[in-house]
Amino acid sequence: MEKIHDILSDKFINSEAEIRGWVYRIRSSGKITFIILRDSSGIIQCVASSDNLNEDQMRELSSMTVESSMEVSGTVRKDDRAITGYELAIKSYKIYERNENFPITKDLGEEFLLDNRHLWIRSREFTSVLKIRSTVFKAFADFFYNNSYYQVQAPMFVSTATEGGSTLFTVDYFGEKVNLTQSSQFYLETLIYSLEKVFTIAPSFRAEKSRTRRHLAEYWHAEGEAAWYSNEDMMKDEEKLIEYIVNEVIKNNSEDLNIIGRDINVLKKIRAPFERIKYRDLIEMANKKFGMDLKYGDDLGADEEYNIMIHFDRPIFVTNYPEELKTFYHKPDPENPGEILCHDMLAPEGYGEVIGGGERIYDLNELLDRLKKNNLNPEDYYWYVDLRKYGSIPHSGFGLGLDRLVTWICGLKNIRDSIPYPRTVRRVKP
RNA sequence: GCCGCCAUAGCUCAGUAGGUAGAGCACUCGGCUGUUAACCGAGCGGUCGUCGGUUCAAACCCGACUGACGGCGCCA
Repeated sequence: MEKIHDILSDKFINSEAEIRGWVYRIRSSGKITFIILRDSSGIIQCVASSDNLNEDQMRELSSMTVESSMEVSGTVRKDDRAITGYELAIKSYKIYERNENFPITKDLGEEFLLDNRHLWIRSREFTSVLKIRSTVFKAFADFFYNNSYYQVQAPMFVSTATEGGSTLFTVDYFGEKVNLTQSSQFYLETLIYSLEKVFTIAPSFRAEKSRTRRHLAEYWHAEGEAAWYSNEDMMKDEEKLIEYIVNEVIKNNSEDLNIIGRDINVLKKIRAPFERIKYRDLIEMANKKFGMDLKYGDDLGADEEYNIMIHFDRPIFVTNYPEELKTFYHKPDPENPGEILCHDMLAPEGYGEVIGGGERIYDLNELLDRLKKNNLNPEDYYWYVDLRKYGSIPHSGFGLGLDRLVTWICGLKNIRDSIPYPRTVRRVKP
């Protein structure tokens, strides 16, 4: 049994091959039938003609339907008329299941495709996105393993918020109300005291009723935390990480990039280091060079990020946000009062934020002070506060939206198309 | 939560100044030995999202609701 991709080669010409998969396209003109068969590796045209097959077999093959499953064996030959350059002359075959009719045809509506997601993921384009996604997840983990980080796992049921606000899903936990995690950061911070450098890949849940092309209610959150790291140290790892992931995709998925129409040359420009721009300098740049109208203290919304990042062809780091724009645990910058040691990584081509990170406060009183200012009860965060009492050290971390990263790398219009089963405000099926 | 847009055949969409609905694809049958989302002929296929209102008459006008998509805010 061969994989289709393997027999698309001059080495296989005139040799016998046996493949199995699903009918991708079928065309018949009576005495000759073309069945394009697909498996996970690719597609190939299979030809049924009366040279090799009897009348009954010809009739049976000509009435096959899209997505029916079958096994085919025959001789491989080169033919420019075949969609992938080679074809297989069918000598024998076995049908596993002949479909009545496959619901998805050439006309594709958004709602219909979302309702039939379980079938749509078979499409050639989606298959390629899923392969790229697989590379991204593997490359993320590999990069950190190669850089002395340990992989850890944090709980999904939690009792404290990380960010504050009403963005948490509440679930019944043996009669007690608890939340689904929106970030594993605090747990990662506890783990650096034994492992020093840790990372995790886990879902995060946000109950925000966001209706945009870059939000999911359940998304894959890749987070890292490193002892003794400054904000700058963290950015250095992150830019190398992104460069590594993009390189792995270029190396392993060039055919997939081609199938989804993503220009590989755009990705080849993604080389570390990435430019670091202080928030206040970015505001000035946006106003002077890009004709925008921003004030110091404005948060960068989706429009702003788009209008800025459309001018860049590689990611940038935005650092030194004003204190009031970010959450309580960020460490203030001693050299720039009112600003914090943090960074957002914005992806180019208008994609915007994919990473948020920075240095954490490690002084006990400073943390208690910031909790108070944000109207948070230190008792709820007792275990997080404890870290500042027992061998506290400088450290930094980050959170990366893997689905956003895949969306950008694949050049997709909507984050929904980066994940097999997107969970959004209005959709939990299929 | 706010704003916008949409809902007609299994799918994608037309549709008339308000007068009882149409195409392409899919499917079924027939034709064709090199097709490329094949082509040609025929057939099958609809309480025009739901409820209510205006009218002699509503898919079309009005209202509410439901569902879907997009944008903002929030964030990754």
